[in-house]
Amino acid sequence: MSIDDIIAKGVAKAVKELYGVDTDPASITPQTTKKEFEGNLTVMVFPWVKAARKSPEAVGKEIGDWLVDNEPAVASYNVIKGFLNITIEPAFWSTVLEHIAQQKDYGITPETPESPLVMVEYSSPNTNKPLHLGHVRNILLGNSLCRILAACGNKVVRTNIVNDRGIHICKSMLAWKKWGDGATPQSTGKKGDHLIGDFYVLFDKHFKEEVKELEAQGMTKEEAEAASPLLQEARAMLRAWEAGDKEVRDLWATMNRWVYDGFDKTYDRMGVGFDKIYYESDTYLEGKAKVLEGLEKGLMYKKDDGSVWADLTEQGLDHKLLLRSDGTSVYMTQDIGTAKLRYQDYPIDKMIYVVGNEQNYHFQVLSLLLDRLGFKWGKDLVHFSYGMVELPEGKMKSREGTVVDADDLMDEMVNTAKAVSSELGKLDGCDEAEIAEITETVGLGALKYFLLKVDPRKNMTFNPKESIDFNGNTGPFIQYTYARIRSVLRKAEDAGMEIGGFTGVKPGEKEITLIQRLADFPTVVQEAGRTYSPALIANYAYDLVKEYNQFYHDCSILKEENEAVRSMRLTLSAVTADTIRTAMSLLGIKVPERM
RNA sequence: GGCUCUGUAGUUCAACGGAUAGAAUAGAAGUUUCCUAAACUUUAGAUAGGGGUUCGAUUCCCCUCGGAGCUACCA
Repeated sequence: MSIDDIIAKGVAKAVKELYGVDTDPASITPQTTKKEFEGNLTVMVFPWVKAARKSPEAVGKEIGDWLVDNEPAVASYNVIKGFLNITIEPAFWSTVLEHIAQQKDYGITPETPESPLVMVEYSSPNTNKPLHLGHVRNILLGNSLCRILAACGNKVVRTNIVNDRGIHICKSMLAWKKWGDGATPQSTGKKGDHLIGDFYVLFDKHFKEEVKELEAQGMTKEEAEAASPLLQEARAMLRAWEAGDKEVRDLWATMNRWVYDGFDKTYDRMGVGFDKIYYESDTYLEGKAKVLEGLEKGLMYKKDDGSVWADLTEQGLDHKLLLRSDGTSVYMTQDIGTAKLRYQDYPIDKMIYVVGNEQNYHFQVLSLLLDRLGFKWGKDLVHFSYGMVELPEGKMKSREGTVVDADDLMDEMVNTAKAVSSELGKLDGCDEAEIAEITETVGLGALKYFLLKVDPRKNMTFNPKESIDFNGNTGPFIQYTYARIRSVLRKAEDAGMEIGGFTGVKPGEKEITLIQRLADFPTVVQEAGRTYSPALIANYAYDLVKEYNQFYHDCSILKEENEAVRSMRLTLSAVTADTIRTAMSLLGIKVPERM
């Protein structure tokens, strides 16, 4: 039982005995006492002031007295306004620390057979261009979310829906056929996704030229775009694809394979993966079937032109198209189909979609439709909606070439990490392999932490040039602290110093603040799991590191002469290092043993 | 127009309705007697504006102003 629980229960009991009021201990959440005040934990007494018919100060005093008399962990207290500041018996904290040190996976709740199964969809790329900065935020959030949910005792299935069909793929295919000269990733040395992306750009370039020429012949822009032979050809290709034309399908399969190989490299480097990948080419027909089924049951309706719609006006929304008049499916239909397949494959209790906030409306509609179609998790599906990543110059626009490519970005981060590290002499004495490992860890750590520490819902600004900072609330700073602690522990081990076995030792003020912070960790993980917030973990890790740095600066660890005290400080260091590592792993960030 | 999100130091981010709104960074001034100075200490600076709800509001409600997104037989 945590110290928070002990105090909450104690206060609830005190209130019951003193004022006869029943209070749920869970509703009492003691907070860490602010630095300016004396004490470790603070409870607000305002809720009971009315029942007690006394001033907040008097109520605080009565509860405080009761705790000192009846709760052994409470040493003393003080009351300021309505705030009851409780000081815990110092020796109690060393017990807490030992308890933490003994736990193998501190803060992690293991899954049980009864754990709910949560499916998380993230990444969800198109196959016509490489991943960019926007995807990076999506992927990092999704990956971290999966790790946090798993740490909270859920069964997690990581999934990805690949948009592998449609006019955009045909554009790349057509460009490749016309101007590709049989280029392959092997022959060009390019990553497959970049190669295909280049052809997509090439198509657009020729298409624009064509439109310009037609405009010069007197057409309006709209007319020219519609009349463009290139676009006509691409559309014809899409029709051939839908008809199952072998040549088109083969080319499509080959080129998509290249793209997937490219994506896989990017995913690997980011340290993310999936348990199950769905492809829209497999799901869009399922969605159509499901919609027609709904039509039969009278859940949807058909217009005279043959298009199928859902009436959502009762839920305060609009009418939503589900099948076009030519019978083909739209985005929404495909998501319904994907949901159907997923439900067949897994006993899903909860579904989380990590998708940008521009699709808020889409998921509102999807939730209603899935519910109407009988998916038990449809109503409670979570759209984990995140804001856009903007550049200092403004929004990323693929047409204006201001898109930040994911692979380039990672390279740039790692290179910067290398430049800064070697300038500081951090890489002296390392061999090539060590340098590569450290700079990769630090560069990616900087990127990941930067994107994850921000509240996901908010739009954020990302400056690629200035984003690698090695000071302050950054990944490298946390990694550095971890590496330094490991270094201390290695020294201690070499000197044969004892870690653990200090029960009853009274920790000082700095130690207590740090222990208290560590004791918070499981609560923070649970909270992050409930609110789906990697940012919570990130900011916790930073606070912990800051706390440790202050502690570390104020005391001698290795030179401490009292063995029991030294042992406690070493244990504290070891536990802090472990907790940092766990927290960072929840964010999908590696920590280096030395840097 | 309608719907949704958002507005906090120069900048990037925090703050279950709680104490004097926290950090970081940029600025100013300092610290090498144990391990790595990528650290530590001190200092200055912000809730867009106006109402309301209450013991108490950055937080909840209303209005104004600013930013973003959605409002496709695109995905």
